[in-house]
Amino acid sequence: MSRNKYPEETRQLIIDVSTKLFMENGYEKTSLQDIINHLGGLTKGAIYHHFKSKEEILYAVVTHICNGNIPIMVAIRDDKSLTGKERLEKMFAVSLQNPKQKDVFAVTPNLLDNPTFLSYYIKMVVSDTVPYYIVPVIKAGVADGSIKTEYPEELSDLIMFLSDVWLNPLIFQMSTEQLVKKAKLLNQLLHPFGIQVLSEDLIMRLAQFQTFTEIK
Amino acid sequence: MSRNKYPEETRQLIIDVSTKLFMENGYEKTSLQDIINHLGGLTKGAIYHHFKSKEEILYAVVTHICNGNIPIMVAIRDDKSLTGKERLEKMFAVSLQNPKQKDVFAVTPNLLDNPTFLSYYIKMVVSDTVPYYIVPVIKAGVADGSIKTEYPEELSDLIMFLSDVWLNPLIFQMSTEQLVKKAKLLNQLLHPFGIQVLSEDLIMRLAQFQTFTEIK
DNA sequence: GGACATATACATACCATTGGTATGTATAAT
DNA sequence: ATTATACATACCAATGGTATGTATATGTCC
Repeated sequence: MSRNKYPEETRQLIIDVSTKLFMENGYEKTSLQDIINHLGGLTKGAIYHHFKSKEEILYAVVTHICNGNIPIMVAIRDDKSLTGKERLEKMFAVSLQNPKQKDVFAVTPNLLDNPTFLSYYIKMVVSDTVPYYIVPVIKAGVADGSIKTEYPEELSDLIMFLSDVWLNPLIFQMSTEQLVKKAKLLNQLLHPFGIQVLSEDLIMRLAQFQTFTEIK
Repeated sequence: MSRNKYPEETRQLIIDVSTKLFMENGYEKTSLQDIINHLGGLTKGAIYHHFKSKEEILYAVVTHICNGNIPIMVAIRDDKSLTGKERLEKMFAVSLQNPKQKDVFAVTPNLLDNPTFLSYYIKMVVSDTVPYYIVPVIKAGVADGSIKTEYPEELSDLIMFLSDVWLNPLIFQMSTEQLVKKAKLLNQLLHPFGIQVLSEDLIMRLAQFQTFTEIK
């Protein structure tokens, strides 16, 4: 293959192929050769032209995944017509409505068996999602009285961590009933702060996704 | 080196050396050669006689770490003179009093940069610590009325996860004040269930450990 | 707009290191 | 004396990474 007029396409191809392989087979168990084999003629030279290491590919992959929802999240975050509490709840509703989620759930094995990927994901959530999307909304909620806490930053951290990690069937496999129990417990926990991130409806939706991952 | 009369010593040496290297430099960044170099004359043959893979060494390492507290934990778990709530709180107190902790804190960098190690650790906590130590105590607490919840298993999971992962300065670096805030928030969260795993005293102690890890 | 120079987008060839294995050997146990 | 164990030694393919080569796109000057 000779050089591409639009190198961004090549870069994106590498990211897409790597995303699939990293998610399905794990980061460690995916070799550069595996990636090359799915690149349709491109070679290692192409990869190392666009990325300086295998880890940098992973960084790009996780970034790409997390950036998918950004425009919507920004819109919700800055929607002054809603209270902080309402914005937070809408964020959770939207991220669970994302139709792509379904495919992801179907092919991804336990992320605890994909530790490097999981670590990068958690780092991204902690350093990006929490400060840029959750904290502002929680603080808005505190200001408008819809959320009650003395520790808005820490509460943001906690909510994101519980919902995105602890309650994540991709990380901890569990039966549907266990997932529902966890979700209800989470609701109980957050009730004193005025927050209910997971409505009955959302719990049902989550349970549906989860069915793909369930161990029978 | 010729064969050892007490092969268990050799096995333990490999575990000890690997523990140090895995914790200080990370699992991925520690090569078998690194381990061999610290074995004082033993070679790869010794390693592969006692362990069938590098990952099995990690498994042994994490198991060894987690098994350190077992006798005490069993004693607390089965101490009928205490309520469930009291037993749970004592477990946390004891595990934070463990003097070894201090050394660990001093040399271990962020565990999120040691993802395979962290994953094994979390798996061990979820599959061992929670069902064998936390769940029985929480259930005892529900039975004796000292703890109130409809979801004892899920609450056990949650408590262990929050205190051992979310609040762990080895996993998430944070300032001392942030750690204190997180701990107080955790107390607020668990208050409706009748639980206070971290007393003011314990928070102070935790903060002390944390000083070693703190980013200045 | 055509010619030339440069920068870019790859391909190719090569490398040390890695985790792992097959086999050999000396010593402890029986 | 025989066997089983606890190692040592020698070897392997595959891995992530690099150095270098080459063709094409792009910018520039006239």
